[in-house]
Amino acid sequence: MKDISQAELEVLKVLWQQAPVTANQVVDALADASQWHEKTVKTLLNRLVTKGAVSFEKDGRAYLYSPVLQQADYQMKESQSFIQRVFSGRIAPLVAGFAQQDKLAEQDIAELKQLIAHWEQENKND
Amino acid sequence: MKDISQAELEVLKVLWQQAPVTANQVVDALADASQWHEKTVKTLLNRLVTKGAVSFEKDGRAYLYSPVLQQADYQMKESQSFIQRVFSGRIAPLVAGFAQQDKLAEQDIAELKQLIAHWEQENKND
DNA sequence: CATAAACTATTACATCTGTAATCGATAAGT
DNA sequence: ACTTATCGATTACAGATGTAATAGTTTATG
Repeated sequence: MKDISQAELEVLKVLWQQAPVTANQVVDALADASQWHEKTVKTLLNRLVTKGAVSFEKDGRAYLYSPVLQQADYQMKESQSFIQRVFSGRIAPLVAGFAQQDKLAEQDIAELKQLIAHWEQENKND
Repeated sequence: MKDISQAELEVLKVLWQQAPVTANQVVDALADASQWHEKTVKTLLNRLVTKGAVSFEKDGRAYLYSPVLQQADYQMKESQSFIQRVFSGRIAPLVAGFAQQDKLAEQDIAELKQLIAHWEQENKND
C-alpha cells in the first residue's frame, strides 16, 4: 500500500466515520472543515482508490466508496513508523514531552493508568 | 520553518548526535545505515540550510554544519501534529495500540508509571 | 605556476502532493 | 429524442521530495 498523504487522510477519515458514501457526501462532509473544491475531493478519492486504500461499487451513475484500509490498522502502522523515526522506537519520551508541555489532561492520565494496570495484569507471570 | 522531509531528518539526526561536523563526516555517519550517494547527502544538507534548520560556518574550504532546529523542539512539534492528525489529539489511544500489539516493554511501562507519578505530584492541588 | 583534487552551488529529473479544470459518458428533464 | 446537468476519468500544473550529476571555485601538489 502506497503512503497516504495528509490531504488524502482527511478524505479517508470521512469514510471511516460512515461508509459506503457517495463522492458528494464526502464533499459535503468536508465542506465546513476544509475549503476544498469539489474537484479536489474527487481527485483525492480517486488517488485513494488507485492506492488501494478505498474501494467502490457502482450505484447507478454514482459510486459508493468504502475504506479498505481500516483506521486501526492505519493508526498502528503510522504510530510505529512515527515512533521509530522520531523517537528511535521508544514511546515514553513522547508521552514525557506532552507531560512537560502540559498537554496531558486528567483523562489521559486516567487512561494511561488503566492501560498500565491492564498490562501488568496480563504480564503478571513473568 | 518549512517542513523537514524524512530524508532530511536522517541527516539532521546525525547533526543532533554530534555538531559541528563537516559534510563528509555526515556522509560517513550515514554510509552504513543508508545507501545514499555523497551528492545526495550534500543536497539534503543544503536543503536543511535553506530551510533554516541547519547553519554552517566556514572552516577553510569546507563547512562545519550545526543544527539550528533542536531535537526536542522538533519532536514536540511533530508529536503534536501527529497525535492531532491521527488520533484527534488524544495520546492514550496511541499507547493503547502499542499495548495491544505487545509493543510495550517493561521499561516503557516503568517510565510511564514514573511520568504519571510525577504528573500527579505536580497536579496534586487541583 | 599549473593542474588536479576536493568542496560547495547549481541544475536535473522523475515521482508525489495539493489543488483544480477539462473531457467524455450518462442520466434526467423538456 | 435532444439538450443539459452530473458523474467519474483524464489532464494540468506548480511546489516538494528523493536521488543524483555537472559546474564553478578554491586548495593542494607536482
